[in-house]
Amino acid sequence: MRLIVADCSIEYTGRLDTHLPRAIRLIMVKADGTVAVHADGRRVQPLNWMSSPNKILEEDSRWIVTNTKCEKLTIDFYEVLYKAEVEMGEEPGILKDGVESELQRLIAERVEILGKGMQLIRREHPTPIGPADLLCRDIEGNIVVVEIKRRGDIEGVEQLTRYLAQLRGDSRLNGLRGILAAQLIVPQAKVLAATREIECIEVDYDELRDIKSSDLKLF
Amino acid sequence: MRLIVADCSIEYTGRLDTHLPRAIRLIMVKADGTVAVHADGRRVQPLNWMSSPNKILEEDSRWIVTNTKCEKLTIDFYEVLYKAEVEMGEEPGILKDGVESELQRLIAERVEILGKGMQLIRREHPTPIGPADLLCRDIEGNIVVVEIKRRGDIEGVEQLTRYLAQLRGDSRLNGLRGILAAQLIVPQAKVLAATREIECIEVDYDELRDIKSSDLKLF
DNA sequence: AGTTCCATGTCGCGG
DNA sequence: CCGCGACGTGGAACT
Repeated sequence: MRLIVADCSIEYTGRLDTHLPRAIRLIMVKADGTVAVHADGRRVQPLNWMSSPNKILEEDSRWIVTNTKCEKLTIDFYEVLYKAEVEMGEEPGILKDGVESELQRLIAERVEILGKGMQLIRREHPTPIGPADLLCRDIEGNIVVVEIKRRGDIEGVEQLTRYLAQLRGDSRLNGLRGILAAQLIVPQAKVLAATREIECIEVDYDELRDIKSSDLKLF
Repeated sequence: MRLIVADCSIEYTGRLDTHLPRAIRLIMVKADGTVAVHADGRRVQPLNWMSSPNKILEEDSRWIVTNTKCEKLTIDFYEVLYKAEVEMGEEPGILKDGVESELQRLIAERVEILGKGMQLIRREHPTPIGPADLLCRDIEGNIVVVEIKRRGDIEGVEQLTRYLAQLRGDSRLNGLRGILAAQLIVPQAKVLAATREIECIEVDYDELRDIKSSDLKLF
C-alpha cells in the first residue's frame, strides 16, 4: 500500500462528474491498484475512488486513473507532503457474527421455532420479484412464506406481502400464509402485519444458537 | 490526521460482532476522532470504523474506541510499523454534477417525454410521507405522480405506491396515476409496477440533455 | 433528535 | 460477468 499526503485538486468523470478544489488530502493506493482519496473530515468514506481493475498513469504532477468502464480520475499535485510505501501482506478477512444470512441459516436449521410441526421446504425460493427467504409447510399442510430480518420494520412486511401476492397466483399454494421473523420487530411493523394476517415472531439470537448447539449434541 | 500501519487484531461489538485476525493494516485517525481500519485488498471501504463523536482510550498495546451507542472497537497492537501525523486543514468539499436531482430537473423541463400533452404542476410536491418528485397533469386532465430514479427498482415502485395511496386520500385528485421514470428499470420493478397500474418509462440522460439544449436553441 | 431518501452506494453471493 | 439484496449501509436534507 502506498500512502501519499498532498496538496492536490481532483476531477472524476464517470457515473457522474465531481470536482475537488485544491486542498491537502490523503491518497491511498492499494496493492491491486485501487485508489481512494480521503479528507481529514468526519467522513468514513473516501471523497473519490477508483476500484481495481484500473490503470494508473503517473506523470510528474498529474495522475490519471482509468478503467474499462470509461471512468476517469485525474489528480493534479501541487505539493507532496508525505509519502510512504508499506508491504502489508494478505488480509485474512473479517468474520461477522449476527448478520441476516446467519440468522437465516440458524432459523432454517430450526424451523420448529416458527410453529409446532413446521417443516422446511427450501431456502431462497425464487419468485419473479426476488427470492423468498424460506418456504415451509406447517402442521396443517399449509405453505408458509418466511421473511427473515435482523430488524423487522415496515419494509420487511411490504417485502413479504409482495411474495405472498406473487405466490398466491400459483394455484398449488392453497392456504398460503406469511411469517415475519426478526430479532426485533418494531410496533409499526406489527400493526401493519396484523392487517395483512402476517404472523410476527421475534427470535432471540443467542437462544437460537443454543438450541442449535444442543441439537447438534444430540446426534 | 494520524496514520498508523501496524500488525494488529481487532474486535468490534455493536450493531453486530466482528473479528479481524492478526495481520498488518492501516489505521486512520481523523482530526475529529473518526477511526477507520483499512486492509491492502480490493475494498474501498474500511474493514472497521468508528465515527465521531467517540472516545479513544490509548493504552500501551491496545486501543479501545467507544461511543454513546454502546459500540466498541478494540485494537490490539503487536507491532507498529509506521506512524505519521499530518495537518491537513479544512476540506473545501466535493462538487457533484449528474445526480438524481439533475435528472429530475431535466425531466421537469421536458415533461412531454412522459406523454403527449403532459404538463408540469410542481416539483417536490410535499406529502406527509415525503415529497413526490413531480406532479403533472396529463392531456386528459388526470393528475400524474412521477417518481424519478437513476435506476428504477422495486423500492422505487413502493415509494411511488406510497405517494399514490397518500394522495388518493385527497379527493380533489381524481384519476390519479403514477409514472416511474428512470435511466434503467429492472424487470422485477416492471412486473410489480404492472400489478399496480404504474407506467414505466426509461429515459436516456444524454438524449434528454440534447432535447433540452435543442429546445433552448429554439427560443 | 428523528425521519426520509439518495448513493460513482459497496460488497458478497449465486446463477 | 450479471443480477440480486443486505449493509455496523453512510451521508445529506428537511421537520
